[in-house]
Amino acid sequence: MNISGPFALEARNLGKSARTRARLMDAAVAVFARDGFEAASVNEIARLADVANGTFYVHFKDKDAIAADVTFRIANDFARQIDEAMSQIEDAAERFSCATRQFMELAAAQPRWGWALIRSAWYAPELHRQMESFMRADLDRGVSQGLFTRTIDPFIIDTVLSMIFSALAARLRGDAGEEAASRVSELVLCMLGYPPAQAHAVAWSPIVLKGFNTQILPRNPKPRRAATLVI
Amino acid sequence: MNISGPFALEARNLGKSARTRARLMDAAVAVFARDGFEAASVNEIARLADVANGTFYVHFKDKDAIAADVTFRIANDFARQIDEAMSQIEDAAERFSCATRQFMELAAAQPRWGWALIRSAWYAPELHRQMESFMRADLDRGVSQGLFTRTIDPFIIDTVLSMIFSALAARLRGDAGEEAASRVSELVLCMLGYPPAQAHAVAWSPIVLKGFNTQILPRNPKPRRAATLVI
DNA sequence: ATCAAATTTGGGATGGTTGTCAATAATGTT
DNA sequence: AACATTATTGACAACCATCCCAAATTTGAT
Repeated sequence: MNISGPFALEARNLGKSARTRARLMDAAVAVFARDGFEAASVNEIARLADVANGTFYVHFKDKDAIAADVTFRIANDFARQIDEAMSQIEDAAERFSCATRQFMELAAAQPRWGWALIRSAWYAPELHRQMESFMRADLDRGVSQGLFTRTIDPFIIDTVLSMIFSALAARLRGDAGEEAASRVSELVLCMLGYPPAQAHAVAWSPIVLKGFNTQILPRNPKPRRAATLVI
Repeated sequence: MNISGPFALEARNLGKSARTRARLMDAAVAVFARDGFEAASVNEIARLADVANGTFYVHFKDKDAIAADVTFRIANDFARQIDEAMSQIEDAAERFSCATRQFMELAAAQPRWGWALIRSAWYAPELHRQMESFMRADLDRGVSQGLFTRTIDPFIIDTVLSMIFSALAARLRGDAGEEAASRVSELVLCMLGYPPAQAHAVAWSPIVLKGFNTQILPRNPKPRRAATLVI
């Protein structure tokens, strides 16, 4: 087996260790996405990454460690790209709709990452909280802008998140197409007390969705060796 | 260990085999709810049921078989009790709200069953479809009664289901109290285009919630043996 | 009480998983 | 080319799950 994905791509100019680590992370994403977190096995991850099982333990303490690393980086990466796409938008309803649509576009472009997020959102409360606080900003803004009549609290945020994940799953399964993101945006906006006609307009207005971008982090031009200490 | 739950109660007058089977099913519910379906082990189920591990395989082919049996019976049982509680209600919005609230009440009374449903809804598409068709009836009725302006399709139904499950999970985790059911009902009704003021009224109107009832199926008065064929 | 059928038992073969470690290979420096 | 450092390997121990089956036990009819 031989899997290579965004992490490997991003690490292709780094040292051998970093490349192997990246291959393991791509493989982990694939396995989590395919089998779910609980059923995933370290052996299978190593097999997909084309390394001996012992190599896994050189790079990660155990399955939890690689899962934490992987989901943290995926979530951060998505958040960064979404923020970027929304930087000019002031209106909270537009921001929400844009974020949702951009999120689903990214996940659809990298279905494995999408599935991994969905599957691990259940087991990683941290990840859940991270996404909640990300969304909360725009929802609160909508209330202070007088757009949403409904009070925002953890229950609502949880509900909205579950709707978005459900739509994402439908999209990734192939049960829904590109329109899924607009549909769920519209539904959420209505639910929050935004006027239905405007909700429709905002959720379906054409926006520029940026495709998936793996050239993320500033790359070190040279692989690092252990520092040579000069006295 | 020694677990006994609704299945055992229901089977207490049946033959030994049926009682053992019922104990295994109660134990399976407990283990699925606690560890999740994937992580659950047959050994653990047998241990909780106080039977030797071999006994498990006398009653069920494997883990999937007991899971299918258990979730099917839970879902059926819930559906039956919900239908019963709603038999007099005509208004679709009220029916929906009542069903949702009754569902969550049942699950809250038997958290293990609730968790088992939540966990297996992910892995058992059959169960998912069963619940979808159950809900679809009232949603469609709402459209023909002119109460909901939004067209009902699989995407909407999926979304509504995910909202209900999310609220149920919050309730079972303890993050939300009894109000969770009314809140999610109200949100869904708004989302479907039901007027917000009425949605609030319907979702929060006091209704009679029936508690959990284990006296479900007509019980055979006597344990059955192999039929004695009289000619 | 006796017997045959039904039921349960628990040991064990098989296979898969985790995590470790000494040996081996690859890599960059001098 | 020789060397020190870094990275990878793969066999292995310890464990646990699944599933089978021959033996033991329980059950209800007679």
